[in-house]
Amino acid sequence: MDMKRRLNNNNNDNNDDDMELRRGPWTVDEDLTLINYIANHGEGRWNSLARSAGLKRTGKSCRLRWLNYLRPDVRRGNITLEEQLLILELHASWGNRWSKIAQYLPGRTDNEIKNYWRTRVQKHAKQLKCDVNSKQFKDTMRFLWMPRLVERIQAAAATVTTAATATSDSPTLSATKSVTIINNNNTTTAYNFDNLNNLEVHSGNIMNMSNNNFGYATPENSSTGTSSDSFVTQDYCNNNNNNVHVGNNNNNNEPSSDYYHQQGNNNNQVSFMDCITSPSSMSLFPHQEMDFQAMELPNTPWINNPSTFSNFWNDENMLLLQNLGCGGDNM
DNA sequence: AACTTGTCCAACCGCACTGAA
DNA sequence: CTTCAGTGCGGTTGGACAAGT
Repeated sequence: MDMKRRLNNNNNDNNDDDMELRRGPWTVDEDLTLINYIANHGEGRWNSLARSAGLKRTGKSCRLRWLNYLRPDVRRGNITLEEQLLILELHASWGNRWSKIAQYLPGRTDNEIKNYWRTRVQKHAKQLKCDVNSKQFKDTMRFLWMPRLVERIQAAAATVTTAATATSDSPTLSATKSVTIINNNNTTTAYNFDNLNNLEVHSGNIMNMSNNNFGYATPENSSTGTSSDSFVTQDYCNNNNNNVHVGNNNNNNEPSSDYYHQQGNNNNQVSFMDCITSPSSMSLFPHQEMDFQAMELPNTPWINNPSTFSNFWNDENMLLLQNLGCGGDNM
């Protein structure tokens, strides 16, 4: 590959002027070297790690390679509908804070989410002649895009149910899985998956956080948050209720590291986010896993398929867009 | 078949922040 | 207080590949 050979202007990375640093794509040998070294010595101290491991790479490059690609818990493959929905919601709250958004999509890297946003979302904004940060486009996402995502999730869930029923080894899910989004206007939007994997959407007051909810709060409406990045700090991770929280339970306003661990072990219930994001939990629901992947196949195209995505912007939607002030020349 | 255009995403850069010396 | 190495983050680039002409 004829990768560019840019001069390294970053002082922090010129840790060895005499050693020619490699750039560009990583080789299999380099990957193995890095993996083995981290397996034996752990990660961190990336510059010294790179030297000690004998890698002719900057520490920064090693860190990036590890975090974005080699880490065992990196989840690869298409962004699922649920993840798309979550990305849209979280981006509405935080904007381009990719690393923060990525914290709530286990296995996904900030780079991956960023790429998704740039290649999918911004593209559609461009098609609509909207600025991606404009109120018009945000309204479009909220009133058109996200509801349609929910519809598709619901439709796919129905497919799951049908398919599962048709087989003898249908899953015996009993856990109600839900995501509760706390909006900026002190309301909540709950996406509930019932026992039959039907999805219901409820709007309500911020205080109506119920059991089995997967909740997070935006800084503006978090009663206990202490900074602009704060989350609901009450512990939704009470296993007795199978709650899952993406908010933290500390004062650092960072999510709990165990937020996607299996909840409610006493009855084998698994959180919704486990179902959709945790590779380890995928195996518990093989049917769901299969169908979440199938959502991204051409038979259910939407965002991933530009040719059919255009169908989404039908006359009705375009009329609504115009009413919202988007889709025309009003940038 | 050849060329062009579009999409995806790994990898890079610059900057900001943090903590140790 | 200042300096600096280490780290993390967001923005950008460009190669590989697919789709279209």
